Parts: sequence; structure tokens; C-alpha cells
Amino acid sequence: MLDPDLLPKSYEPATVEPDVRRRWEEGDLFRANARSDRPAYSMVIPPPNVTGSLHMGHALNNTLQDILARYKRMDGFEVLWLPGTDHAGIATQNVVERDLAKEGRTRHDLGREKFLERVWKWKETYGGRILEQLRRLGCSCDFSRTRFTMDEGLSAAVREVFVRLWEDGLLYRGDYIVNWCPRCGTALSDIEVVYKEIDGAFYHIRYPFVDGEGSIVVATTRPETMLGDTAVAVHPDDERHRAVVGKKLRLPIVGREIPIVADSYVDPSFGTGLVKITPAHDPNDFLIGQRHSLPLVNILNADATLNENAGEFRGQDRFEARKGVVARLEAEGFLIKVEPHKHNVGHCYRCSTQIEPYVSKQWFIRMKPLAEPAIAAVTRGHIRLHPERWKNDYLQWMENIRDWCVSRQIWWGHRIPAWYCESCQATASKDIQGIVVAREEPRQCPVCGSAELRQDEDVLDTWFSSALWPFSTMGWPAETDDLKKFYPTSVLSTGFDILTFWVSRMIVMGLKFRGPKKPWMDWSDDDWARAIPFRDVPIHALIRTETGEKMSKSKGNVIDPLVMMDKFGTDAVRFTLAALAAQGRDIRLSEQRFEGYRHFANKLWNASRFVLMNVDDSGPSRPAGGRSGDALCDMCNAWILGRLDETVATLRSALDAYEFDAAARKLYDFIWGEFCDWYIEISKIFLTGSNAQAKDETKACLLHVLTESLKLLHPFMPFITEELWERLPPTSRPGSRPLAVTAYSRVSGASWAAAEQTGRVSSVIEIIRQIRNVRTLYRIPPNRPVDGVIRRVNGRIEGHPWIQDAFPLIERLAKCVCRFEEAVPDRASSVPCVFAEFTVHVQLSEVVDLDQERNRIRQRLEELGGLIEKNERRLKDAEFLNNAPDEVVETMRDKTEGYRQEKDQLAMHLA
RNA sequence: GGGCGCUUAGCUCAGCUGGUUAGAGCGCAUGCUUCACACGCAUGAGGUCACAGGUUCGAGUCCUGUAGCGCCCA
Repeated sequence: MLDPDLLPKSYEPATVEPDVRRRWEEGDLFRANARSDRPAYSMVIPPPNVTGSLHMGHALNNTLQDILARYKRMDGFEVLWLPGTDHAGIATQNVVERDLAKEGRTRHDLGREKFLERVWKWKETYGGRILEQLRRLGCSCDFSRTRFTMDEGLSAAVREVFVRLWEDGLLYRGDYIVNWCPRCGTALSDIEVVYKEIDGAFYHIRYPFVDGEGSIVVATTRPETMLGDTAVAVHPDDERHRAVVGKKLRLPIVGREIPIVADSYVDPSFGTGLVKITPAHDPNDFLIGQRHSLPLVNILNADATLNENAGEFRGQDRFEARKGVVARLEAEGFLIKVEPHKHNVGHCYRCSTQIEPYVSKQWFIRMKPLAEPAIAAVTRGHIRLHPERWKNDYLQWMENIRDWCVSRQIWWGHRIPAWYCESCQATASKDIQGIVVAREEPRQCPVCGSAELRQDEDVLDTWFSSALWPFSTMGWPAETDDLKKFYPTSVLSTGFDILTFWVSRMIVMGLKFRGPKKPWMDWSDDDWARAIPFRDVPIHALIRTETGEKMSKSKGNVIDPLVMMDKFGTDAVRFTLAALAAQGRDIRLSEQRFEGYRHFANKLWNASRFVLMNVDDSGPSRPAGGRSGDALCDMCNAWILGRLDETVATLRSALDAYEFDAAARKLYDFIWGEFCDWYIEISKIFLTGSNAQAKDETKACLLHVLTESLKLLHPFMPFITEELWERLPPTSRPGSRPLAVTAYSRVSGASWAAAEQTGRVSSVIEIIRQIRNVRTLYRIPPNRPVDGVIRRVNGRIEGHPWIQDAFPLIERLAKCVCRFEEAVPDRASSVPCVFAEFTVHVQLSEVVDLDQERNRIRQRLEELGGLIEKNERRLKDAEFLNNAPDEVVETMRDKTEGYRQEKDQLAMHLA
């Protein structure tokens, strides 16, 4: 029996967590064995940004993954949960450049090589921070396999993929209009652009005809781009402007002659139906320009100042130039009007600078052919998204996919393995373009033999390497043991915000590089099962503030998970996140939520304290499930064991369906609402009683339920459960192994789960509740016992109804001493509680306030009358009787009968 | 403009394929120094399930529309 002083009265996470973590790490419990016989269960972590620090989104996602990892590990799987970080090209480069700026230097002052050294140094110093934070969160990752997207192995995978895509004709380099971030100095892919609505203006500008007769008016939100206009377009069917198609205009300020062209892109109902065309600075105009062979006039430099094509505005910043252009248009009478206008403007997702559409030479992946199998993988169910409705988003994106711009004009990242032959480029035909793409640096040009090779200056988009993560982390392109055992991964857990950024691209790359070489239409189910990067994709909600805003550092409204962990304990944070992780809903988080679950941890701690203080080290660890020599003891044990069984079943199916909130709720309800509130209270009767057998059975049952509860809860609250586990008597811990590697509970299916026993205890609980209610209602002091007279509904007492067994329980928990009697007790001193088979008349020594009592009964009678009437109407309805299942009709009959009985009993008391 | 989602107690949310008197936590009220726990115990108040139609014997649950809020794509 435990000395109560050994276990503190309240749970103190700060003293427990580091010890528990150390024990796990010393035991090396989370290292995956590729040669194990156990079935594999694998996940790769969505690699956090190496510059990152743990935020609530990470905490949520990784808690959910850890729940799965721990559950499956305990349940007999060989679990690999592979951690790591990505190099976050633009973000990391920004961080280091900011450091340099403090010294008054730029990366160009250092040069590429020195700059990269500096970034690596930064990464070595600070890059591991978030992994440490994941450890604190209790994540059971295999840290021996930690990967980084710029590791040698992963870089080799990147080169391999680039070369193969090139060889398969899926990669090309070309002039194209891209989203240009002037601050980062690089192109961005379409989805790296965030559209924000801003207050702008519509500038109406008059363009005169070359022949001097009249003019037309165009409207634009970016007046400075008129310097690069090379046409004006109208819709071919637009009657208003048919006559002017083909005529020439003279561009104000610049003086250039530009044509009016007809193109069906133009929306005739919008504005004047006349659109200025700036092919070098607008993606739609670019396409129109291509269709009409319009010249490209680029007016911008890479830093968004205007270039020599802007004439007098050369060297000005774009926004400054806008003012200048407008002023001059106005001065020369070309500006008709300016009206306010809200419109969506693209911003860089990293630095929030307004992006500029900009024509430049970039590398692109042809996505269409790659997207086809990726669509099939999801529509045919080889990959399943949870909840399923995300399929729509995924498919919509995949079906309208555009080529992926993968080059970035920065230094930190995988340098593009492409070299340009100077001599070939000078003379080459269009097809060859003098480009050499190779895994290793080529010495000479394979076409002309020249050694004058120059490597592409650009690096690849970070998502290019992230897309390979599920297999590059396992050693691909080598066919390693890890790949054989753990690919495809079982689950990828993520937020929907990176469904397109990352998930879809992993699917594309997985299928391309892990699928058979033959056309995907010919793949067998087996081929699919080997190619996909993961089978299930649980998609969780986004964390928001209490008022529904996004959390952001700049708004200062973030709730820091690390601070919460300090304050409430890691387990409370984890449990909170799991409990709130309902599928398909945003999570509104407040500090209060964490507090509630800290209380839950404390409750568990004290329940364990109670059990440990009352059990012997040597006793049986589980109940015999039968004869204790006390019917009530058997009944209550059967009840709690039945409830436990039901909890195991519900919990497992919730976890298997990724319903973390339902799983957490079930655990909370069982442990607090059933085990603590009822079973522990019940157990005190037998622990302090004289029946030694019942005492032993109760101890065994307490210990068993606690032991199983710790197992069930462990994936959610690993620290406290592991700590308590260590304190259980050795008989409860087979092999003295840590809880983290102990077999998870299974449904026992034992006969003690009999519904009859369970139902009886539920009834007793209901009786106790009602008696307590009456006590409170009539202000009986908590310690004063009352008498209860029990009458059967039929007025007679036959044999020994089971309720008699429960008398000690009612006495203990409701302070009500019961006896049977046939006569109806005096109305003036008793209050009836009516149940299915009998009525309990609670005897109150002083005279009951008759008015109050009559009122209470009348209210209830009214309620019952309504219910009975409603049900009887249904039960007379032939259509209902014909159409409803027998079971439903039967239940309604029983219920109505119950209402009637209660009504009769109460009416009798009122009479 | 196209698509998706949400609206249930004061607050945050459960409620599976239609069938108990619609639930929980927090908050609130009242009473408890009950020998695991005041991070606790007991009891209670509080809801026309956004609105309007429809399907059905039966709708919080399915369908249509309306309003408000939010997200994604263009």
C-alpha cells in the first residue's frame, strides 16, 4: 500500500516531464527497425521551416501525429515517425540577410560562397530549435533519422528527379510572365502569391487616335504600366467598338503607336469595354500579346524601379512613378477621372511585398501529364482524404493545374543542375539551346566539346525538395531497407492550407518516381499501393483566436504553445488540442481551455493516488469477474468493466477514423464521469467493509480499470500516464516495460459486460441522483441521513428485488436509508421519486412544504401529460405503425407506459 | 464571378447513415473544511437547434431558398 506522502496531492508537470522524457530517450523506444516482423506504420513529419519556432499549428498537427504514433506503437506496429526540417529558401535567406544588414552589408558584399557558409552556420546554430520543441511536446519521433532537405542524400534525390524530369521532357526553360517579388528578388509560383483586397483607384485615361480624330478611354488600376502598353483590346462581338478595331492609337507621354485588337478575353460589360494591353506586366495581357504577336515592353527593373523604357521616369520606384505618370497625364489633359476602387493585389507570402507580374527566364515543370495519375489516385480511392470533402479542393486544383515555376533567384537552396554551353548557345538550334542537365557537374559540352560551361545561377523552389520528402528521407534513389519497409507511409497529417503547396505535389512526385514505368492507366491496384506516398491524409482545422481571427505575430494575438506548456503542463496542452480538433472546423482557442484540461490531469493524478493508497502490492491485478460473495460488489464491478469495454471500443473506432475530438471526449467522460464520480465512490463501501473477498475484488477492479485507463490515455497524455504507470505495482506492468511500449487495451468481450448488470447500476445511479435532488430541494443538511420507503408499482413486494442489493449504495451516496413498505407513506412528510418498477418515497422528518411539493408534482404531471399525449397520437397513427421499424414502435410503447406509470404514481401522491 | 463550409445554452463546441424528454466543458446560482482531489464534491437554472418552405408516419439531422459569417479559387 502506498504511503500517501510519496505521491504529491496535485500533479506537477514541471517536475515530472523532464524525467519521463529522459527515460524514453534512454530506452531508445522510438527508433524504428526496418527489419522488424511487425507490420509497418509510418509517417513523415510535415517538415517545419528551419527558421521556425513551435506555434500552435505545429503543436496541434504534431500532437495528432503523436497520438497516432503512440497508439499504433502500443498496438503492435513497427512505427516510424520520421522528423526533420526544410531549408525554407526565401525565409532563411531573409533571416540571414537581415543579420547582415545590421552589419551594414548585403549578400553581394560577401559573394555566393561566403554567404552560403554563413547560412549553414546559422542553420547549425539555430536550426535545431523547433526539433527540440517537438521533443518537449512529447513527440515520439525517431530522432536518429532526422532529415533536412539540404542534406547530401536529399540533395542527390533532388538532382536525380530534376534530371529524370528533363529526360522525360517534363521540364522546360522559357520566357514567361511570373510573379515577381521585388523585395526577395525572385520569381514565385502561383500559389506563393497571397491576394489581399486593398483600396486603390480606377484611372480613366484618354488615348487619342493617331489620325487625330477623337480618342478612346481605357481604365486601369496601375496607370504607370501604360508606359509598357503595346495595344488596346476590345471584344470581337462588341458592336460599340467594331469600327475602331485595326485603328492606331498614340500612347500618351510615350508617343508610341499602338493598335486596337479584337480578343475574346475582354469582358465587354466591364467598364468601357476597352482594355489597355501591357504584355510584359500582366498575365492576361501576356497571353493576349502572344495571340496577337504584340511586342513586349518591359518597363521594370528587378527591384521594381523603372528602367530605360520608362523615359523620364527611369530610376523611380514603381509607386513614385505612378504619381508622376498620373500628374503628367493630368497636366496634358489625358486623365479623365479617378474613382476609388477596391481590388485584389498579389503579395509575397513570405514578405508581404506587392508582387509584380514580370517577364523573365524561368524553369517550369509541365504539370498536366503528372497531374493525371494524381487525380486518379484520389478519385479511385488509393489515397483518402479525411474529411472527404477536401477532395473537391484537391481535384479542382489538379484539374486546372498550371505549369509549376520551380526556379528561384536566390542563393540558399538546391542549385539547378543545368549548365549552359557558351558556344552552343551562340549557334544552337532552338531545341538544344546549349543546355546540359546532369547529376554531376559536366566537364565539357556533350554536343560541341567546349569546356566553357556555366551553371545556372538559380536554385529550386523549396517545395520541389519537399515534394520528394516521403521517399527522399528514406534514402531514395537507393532502394534501401527503410523504403522497402516503410514506403508508402501510412498517414500524412496536415492542415488544409498546404493541401496544394505540398500534399498534391508529394502525390505527383510519389507516383512519378515510385510508380511503375508503364502508363498509369495500366497500373494494378498493387502498383498503386506501392507508388502512393501515403494512404490516408487526415486534414485538421486551422487554429484561430477566441474571436475567430487568425493568430499572427504582427497582430500580437498569438497563444504560444510553449508558454501554455509551462503554465498548464504539456499533457493539458496536448489534450486540449486533441479535444478541439473536430474535423473541418476552425479551432477557436483561448487560455481557459487549457486550464480545464489541466484539471483533468490533476483529477487523474488524484484518482491514481486513491487507488495506489488502497491496493496492495501483491494482490491480483484484475478481478475474477464473478463471485465476491457480495451481489452489489459483483454488480458494480460488472458495470465499470462493461463501461471500460465500451470505452475501448468507442475510442478505437474514433482513432481509426481520425476523430481525435470524439476520442478525447470519450476518455474524459469515462475517467472523470464514470470511474471517478461513481466507481471510486462505490468502491469505498467495500474497501471499508467487512467482506474480505469483496474487498479484494474491488481492489483488483480499481487497479485494473486504472491500469487500462492509463494505457488508453497514454497517446493523448503521455507524460502523466507514464509517470503513474511507473508507480503501479509490478504485477500490473508485465516485464516492467515503459507504458509507451506496452500493449494497448483491447475489448475484452467478457461476460461481465452483461447489459442487465449495467442497466441496474445505471438505474441505481439515477435513483441516487433523484434522492440527492430532493435533498437539495428541501435543504436537508448534507450529513443528515433520511429514510426512504420503497414501494413497488403494483403495490406488492415479491421475493427480493435486485434493488435491495443496492441499499448500502443508496445509503452511502445519497445518505438515504431504504426499506420496503406496501402502504403509501404520509404525503405531508414524504416526497416521491418514481422509477420504472418502483417509487422511492423520501421521508422528511419535518413536514414537507405542501404547496411547494404540489407545485413541483403538478409541473411534472403537465410535462408527462404532454409527452403521453404526443406519443399516444403517434401510436394510434396507422402510417407510423406501418412504416416505422418494430423496434422504434416498441421503444415508444415502453416509454409511454413508463410515463403513464410515473403519472399515476405522482397523481396518487397528489390526491 | 465560380466553389466549399459554418450558424445548436451567456461563451466554446458534440450530436454517425432521420426514430430516448437535444448533450458536454467553461461561466452562472445554491449548498458543502465528506478520510484521492477546492485543479474538488453535490444540486440547479439556461435552448422555437439562424430564418422560410419542402420530403417523410417522424427532421437539430435530408432537399430547396433566404440572411449573416468565414475560407479557397479566378
